[in-house]
Amino acid sequence: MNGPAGTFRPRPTLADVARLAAVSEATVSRALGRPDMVRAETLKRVHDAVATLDFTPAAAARALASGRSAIIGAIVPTLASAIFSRTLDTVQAKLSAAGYQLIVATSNYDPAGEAAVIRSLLSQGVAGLILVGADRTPEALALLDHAAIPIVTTWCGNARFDAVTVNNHRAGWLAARHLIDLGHRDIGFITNGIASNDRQRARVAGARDALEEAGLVLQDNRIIDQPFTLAGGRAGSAALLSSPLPPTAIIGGIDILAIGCIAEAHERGLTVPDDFSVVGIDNLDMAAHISPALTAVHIPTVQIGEVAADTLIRRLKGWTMPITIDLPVELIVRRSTGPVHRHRLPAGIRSQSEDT
Amino acid sequence: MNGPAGTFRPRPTLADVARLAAVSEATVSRALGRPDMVRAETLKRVHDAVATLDFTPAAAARALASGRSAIIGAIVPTLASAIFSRTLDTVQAKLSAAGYQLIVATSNYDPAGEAAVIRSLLSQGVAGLILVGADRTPEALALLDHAAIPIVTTWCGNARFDAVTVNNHRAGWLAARHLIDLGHRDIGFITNGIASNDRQRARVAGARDALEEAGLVLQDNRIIDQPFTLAGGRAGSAALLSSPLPPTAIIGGIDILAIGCIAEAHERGLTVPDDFSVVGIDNLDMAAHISPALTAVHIPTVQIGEVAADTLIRRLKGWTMPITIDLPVELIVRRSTGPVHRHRLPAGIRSQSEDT
DNA sequence: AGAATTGCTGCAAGCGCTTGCATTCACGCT
DNA sequence: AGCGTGAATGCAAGCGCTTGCAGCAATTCT
Repeated sequence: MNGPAGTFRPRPTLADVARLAAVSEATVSRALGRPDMVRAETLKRVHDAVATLDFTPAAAARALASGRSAIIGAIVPTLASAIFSRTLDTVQAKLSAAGYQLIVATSNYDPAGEAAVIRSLLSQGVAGLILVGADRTPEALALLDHAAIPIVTTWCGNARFDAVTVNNHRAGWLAARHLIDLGHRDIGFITNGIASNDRQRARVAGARDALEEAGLVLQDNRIIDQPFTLAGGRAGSAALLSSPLPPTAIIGGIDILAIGCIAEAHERGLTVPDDFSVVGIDNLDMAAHISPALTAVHIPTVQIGEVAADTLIRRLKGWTMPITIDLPVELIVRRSTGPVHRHRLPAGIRSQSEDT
Repeated sequence: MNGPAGTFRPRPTLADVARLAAVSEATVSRALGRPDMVRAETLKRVHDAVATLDFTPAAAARALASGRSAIIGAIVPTLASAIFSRTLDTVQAKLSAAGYQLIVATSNYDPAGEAAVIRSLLSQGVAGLILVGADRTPEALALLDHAAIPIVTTWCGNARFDAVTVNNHRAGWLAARHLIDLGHRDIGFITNGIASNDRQRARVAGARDALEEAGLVLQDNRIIDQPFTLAGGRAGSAALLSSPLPPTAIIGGIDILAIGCIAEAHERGLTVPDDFSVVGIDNLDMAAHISPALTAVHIPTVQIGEVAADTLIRRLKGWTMPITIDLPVELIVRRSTGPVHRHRLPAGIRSQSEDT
C-alpha cells in the first residue's frame, strides 16, 4: 500500500524454502519447530534457505494446522490508567521474550462488555487469557469454561482459574487501620463501581472491618462513588468536606482519587494532613513525588504482571496444577497522613446520633 | 485446562452450521460475511444454526483462506507511560468498534528492538500497523515497505507513510517562547535519547530556535538527558540547579520530567515559579492538579489515537490517498511559570562569556 | 415463446502450514 | 550374511475457512 509499486513479490512460503533447500516441506517445518529431529547438515541447508528468502512463517497457517497459537489475550478495564498499563507493560515484555504476542482489549469496567470481548478474543484463537478481577457474568464464565485454554485472573481470583492476587481487603484494612492509629474516627472512602468491581469492594470492606474492629463504623454516606480520575477525587473530597461534620481522613480507592483529594485541598486552601489526612491505594510512582507525598498502600503492579505472565507461560508449557499466588501489600507512610488536629466533638457524643 | 473435564466438545465449525442449516458451507460463509448475497430466508436459517451452536468463526482459518486478517498491530516505546497508554486506549476502542483486534508491542525506545517487533507482528499477519515516530532503522523500513499493508505513524511522520502528527518543533518553540516572554534568558531542557527519538529532538530544536530568534542560545550543558521518569526529572533539575549560575527556567521534554522538577523544588525548599519556572510538554491530566499547576504545551494524545485509528480503518476499507494529518498543539499557561525574580547578572554581561 | 439476465446456491480447489505414518538407509548385532 | 533398530526424511491428509466458477430457477426482455 505504501511500498514502491511494481516490485511486489509475494511472501515466500514453506514450499519455497523447501525447494531451495532441496528437502520436503515437512523437513523444513521440523527444522523450524523441532530442530532436534533433523540432521545438522540438513538443518543448515534449511536455515540458509530461510535466510536467503527472508522467510517468516505465516502465523495463521501455523495456527490453523497445529491448533495452537502464539497469541495471548489480556482484558483490562482500561489502558488509560497507569495501574493496568504498567502491568501490561511487564506482561508484554515477558510474553514477547517467550515468543508470544499480546492482544489487549478493554472492558471499560463493564462486565457485559467484557463478555463480548472475551468472545472475540476466543474467536481470535488466543492460547491463553489474562483477566482482571474475578467478577464475571455467567455468559463470560461459560465462554471461559468452554474455551479450554489457560486463564489467569489478576488482582482478585477464585478457585476457578489460576490467579495472581493481592489482598485488597487487607489493603483497605491497612489504610483504615493506619488512620485509626492516628486517632481518626471518621473516615471517608472514595471509590467507584463497587457493584461490579471486586477489587474496590474488597478494599472498602477492609476499611469497614478495620473500623469495626475499633468499635467504629463506616457510614454509608462516607462512601462516595466517583469516576477514577483526579477530577473524581476532587469531587469526592469536595462532597465529603462539604458535610456539616466532615471526616478527618479520606481513603482513595485508588491513588488517583487520593491525589485528587490533595489537589482539592490545595484549591480550598486546606493543608494535608493538618486539615485532613489522605491515603491512597496503589502507590503509583507519582505518590512519592507529589506534595505532600502520599501515604499509600503499595500494590505490586509490576510483579502482578510478571507473575501472571509467568504463570500463563508455565501453563502453556504443560503445567497442570491449579495455582493462586497472593502478592503482599504494604503500607507506605509518607506525609499526607497525620494525627487528628481539628476540634471535633468527642467520638462518644457523636456516636449517639450516628450509631442509629 | 480449567473447565470441567469430560464435557469437552470441540468448537463447532462452519461445516456443523452448514449441516444444521441444510445449506452448503459456502452459503454459511457468505451469510456471515456478505449477507446481501444470500436470500433472507436462508440467512435466517443460517443465523439460527449459528445461534444454536454458538458458533464463532476461527480467525486463523479465515485469515488463511482470505489472506486478510482483522488484527492490527501497534508498537509503542512503552506502555508504562500515560502518553502512549492513553493513546492506545482510544485506538483500541475505535478498532474494536470497527471489528478489529489490537496487538500491542513495545520497543523500549530501541530502534533495533522495534525492527524485531515489526518482524514478528508482520509474521502474525497484521492487517495494518500503528507506529510511533518516523525514526526507523533501514531494516525496519525494508520490512515495512515490503509488507504492503497500511501503516500510520504517529507523533512524527514523513511522506513515506500515512501520519498523524503533532508539531513537536512548535511545542518546544511555544514552551521556550513563553519563558522568553516572561523574561527568562537562560533555560534548561531535560530530555531523553535525542539520538533516536525524533519527537524529543524536534522539541529541543524548537526551543533552541525560539531562543535564537530572541538572540539567545540554548547551551549544550543546559540540555540534560534523563530517563523519562519523575526521578529523571528530579535528577535533571538537580543537575541544572547545581550549576553555579543555574537557569531560571526549565522545560521538561515530557510532563513527567517537568513534574519531577517541581517535586525537586519542593524537596529543596524552592518555590516554583518564584525560584524558577517550569513548563512541560504533553499536558497530562495530572498537570492541572499538581501544585503549582503545570504550565504545559498540550499534545492531543487522545485525538492522535482517534485519528490514527480512523486513518488506518479508512485505508483498510480501500482508501488509497496518502495522507498526513497534523494536529494542533497549544500552550496552556498555569502557575508553574512566572517572570524572572532572582537576581541574575544582566543578560548583556553574561553573554560575553556564553556567546563564545 | 425463446433468449438473456439476474439472484442464489453449491462444488471444489485451495490458503500455508503441521504431523501421523510409511519409507529409506546405515549401523550393529548374532 | 541376515536382520532388527533407530534416525532422518518424505508423503499426504488435513486444519476451517473463502471464493471463482458453474448450475439452476425465476425474471425480464424482445
